[in-house]
Amino acid sequence: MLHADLDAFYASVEQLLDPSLKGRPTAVGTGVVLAASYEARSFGVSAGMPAWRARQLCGHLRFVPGHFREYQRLGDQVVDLFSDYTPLVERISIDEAFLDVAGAGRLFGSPTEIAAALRRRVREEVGLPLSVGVARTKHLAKVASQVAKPDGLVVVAPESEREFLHGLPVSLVWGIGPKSQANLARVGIKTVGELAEAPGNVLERLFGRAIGEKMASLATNIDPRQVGHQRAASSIGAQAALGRQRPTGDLLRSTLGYLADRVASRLRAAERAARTVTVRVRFPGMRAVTRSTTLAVPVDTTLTLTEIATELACTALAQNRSEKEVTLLAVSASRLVAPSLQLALGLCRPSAPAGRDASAGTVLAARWALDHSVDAVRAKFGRGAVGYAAPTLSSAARVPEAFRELAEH
DNA sequence: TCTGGGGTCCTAGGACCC
DNA sequence: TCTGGGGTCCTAGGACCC
Repeated sequence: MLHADLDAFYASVEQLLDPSLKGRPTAVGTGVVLAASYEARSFGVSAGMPAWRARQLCGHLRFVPGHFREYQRLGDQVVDLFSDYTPLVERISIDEAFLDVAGAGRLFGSPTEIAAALRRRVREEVGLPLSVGVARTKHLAKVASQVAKPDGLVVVAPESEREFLHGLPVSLVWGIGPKSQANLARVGIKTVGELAEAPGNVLERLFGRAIGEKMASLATNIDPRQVGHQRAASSIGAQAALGRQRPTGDLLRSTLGYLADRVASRLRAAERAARTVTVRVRFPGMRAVTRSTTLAVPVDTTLTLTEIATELACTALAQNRSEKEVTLLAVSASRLVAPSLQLALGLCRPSAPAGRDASAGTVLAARWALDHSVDAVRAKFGRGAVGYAAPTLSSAARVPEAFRELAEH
């Protein structure tokens, strides 16, 4: 099993596109660091950091806004190259993938030889540094590639798995983030070896049953996962950071309209409709609340989704009146099912011949027709041709569309 | 002067049903 | 009148990943 991971991907691409950045501390992003080159990391700059903080740490940091379409193109090019060696490629994100090369030995050599070939070809043909981990299982291969970074190759032989894992920090285990790391440190567990020796009931008490069991199995290296293919998404969402703003009617209308439009058009493109709609509102200080509702009639219509999202947001705000400003709004659609206009119309008019329900059905049919016209125009002339044009939204559109599209898996 | 955008999975508690 | 156990669905929150 191989895990291949492009190093500091966005930043490496920028250094490739603009050679004057090569060897220099480089960060991609505008208000926040989306990716930092290894030169920048040596100053303590890391992804997720506010830009002002990054500049504080590294005065001569070069900040670039990002070439998001190039990331997609080059990421695809690299993954295409992987499939020269095996059809069993599981892409996890734009810049990393698992490769099952168990059956490729006859043609291309041992896993270690294939890993070396991948690194050489990605460097020569694409121009990017690639780290690769080689091991018996997915989890171990992933840990190995993290250890290999930057621009390295780490092979874990089956007989030295325990030894390899033993001294590593628990944060390298997949699923152990900052909070879990802190919780484990509190009971004296810092390394994977210590985690493996911890009694099951301790982990269960700290993290609950499922996660406790998973941690134990990863630490003791029982990892049955195979390389699979992509599953269909189980939710579709969109969010917009707003800085600090008072939640006026105008702000809610424009932002939720824009977000609902993004979500609903993606639902329609995927031929899905959502039974559950969730809205998230974040306040200064990062505290966030969510409100959700599950519908009898699945929704994929922009205006209907906008109305539902607005109601949910108003509920959340009404229940948090002490908060005077919001910093983020998000709309998410889940419990996805096949869309059915017939079902929707049928449920809208059970028996009433001329009452409210019948007119609700008419409204729905009109909205359905409107959405499909909008989708058709956009398919022909592009997203900005009609509808909620991002540029008219001062706050929601601070992020380029291309970045949003890149983040959609 | 408190950090982007897009996701997954887990847990707890309540409602409801048998 | 109060009691038991189990299952499903839903809401809200949180941790984590790229």
